[in-house]
Amino acid sequence: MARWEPHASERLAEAALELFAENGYENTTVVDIAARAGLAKSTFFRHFQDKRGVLFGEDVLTGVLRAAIAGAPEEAGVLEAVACGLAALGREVFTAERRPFTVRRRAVIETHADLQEREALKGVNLTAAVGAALVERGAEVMVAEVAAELGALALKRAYEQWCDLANTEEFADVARRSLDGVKAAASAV
Amino acid sequence: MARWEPHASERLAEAALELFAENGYENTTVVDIAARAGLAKSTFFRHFQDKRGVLFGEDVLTGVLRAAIAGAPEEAGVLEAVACGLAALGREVFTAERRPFTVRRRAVIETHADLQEREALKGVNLTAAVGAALVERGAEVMVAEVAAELGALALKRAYEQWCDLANTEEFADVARRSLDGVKAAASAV
DNA sequence: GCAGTGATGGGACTTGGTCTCATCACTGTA
DNA sequence: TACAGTGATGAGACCAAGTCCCATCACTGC
Repeated sequence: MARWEPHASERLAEAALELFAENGYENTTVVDIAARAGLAKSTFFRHFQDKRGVLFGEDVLTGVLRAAIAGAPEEAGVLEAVACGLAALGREVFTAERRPFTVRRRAVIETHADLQEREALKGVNLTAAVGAALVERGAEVMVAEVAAELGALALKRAYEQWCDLANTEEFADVARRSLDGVKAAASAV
Repeated sequence: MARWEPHASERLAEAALELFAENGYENTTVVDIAARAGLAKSTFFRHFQDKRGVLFGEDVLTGVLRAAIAGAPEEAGVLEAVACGLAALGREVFTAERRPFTVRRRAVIETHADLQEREALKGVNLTAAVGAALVERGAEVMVAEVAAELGALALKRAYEQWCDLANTEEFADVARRSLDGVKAAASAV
């Protein structure tokens, strides 16, 4: 095996994504993944916490959202601050370059409950972080939590649309439209 | 071992809850749980899908919520229908009788990410079911999803308050107040 | 040329989870 | 009373996930 080739984590993630798509998540062992990446099982667990972790690398979403919300104009309301966060995600995470990877990753996650569980917890934690960031901007706790929840819904819908095969729009545009829709629905409730 | 004693599932769940509280989730093996319940490992997995499943028996929440929302008065708005659902939970699930068990269960879940993941996915699915139930009542999809999200937030907060040691109120009252608070915050967003 | 550093390989080990087969208690029937 | 059928259980083999330890390798600086 070729030791010391760089980007072990990326190779493992790519191998995992391929094998999950080819044979399914359940029928793919960690040894399989490591082998395709030219590495050993023990090395896999040095790079990722567990088998699922290979699809959930560093949590970059939270940091981007927190920073963008903290940096939103002072006069912006809570939902406007959330909109800044979503726009930042479009610039730094959900870029056209990363779209193919994101689409493949999402397709795999939809095939297995274990992966959906982790995704769900990530979503819950992300929403909590957004709420906390809004509170730090001076919003009332309850208002912040509601805004965070509405933002999470908008993000979820935007993410799904953006991953849709037919989609050609940039994430920021999809997200802006999604958030406006959620806002309108919220005032109709 | 005493075979054929009844209520195997309940005995396993009780044993698990005790052991998780005594030694922690990680330090408790399925064999330990089965042994305390006077059963074998293979029997454990006949009653529960996996180790985590012992804390997440039958999903009764979804059914109760769906039924209550479907049975809400026709003239009730979406949030009022959600309120009917929360009240039903107070009557059929979060009863005074079950409170001790629920409190202990919640305390254990908070100690381990694996359990939180499952809880998070259950929450996501529950929210989706509420949204679908509201759509079936005739609500617009977007409005239904927003109402479901707000209801989920209210439920989460009510659940936490109700589980609080100092609490003596009935769940329905806590939930009603929680939902009103969420509603007020939503109109302030 | 040599020691230090850090990533890797390899294998032993525990536990979660699946599967199969034998065993036991209870039931209905003759 | 005897006996076959049914369903839950016990026991154990087996595989994969995940942990741990130690030897090994490539690279760096001296």
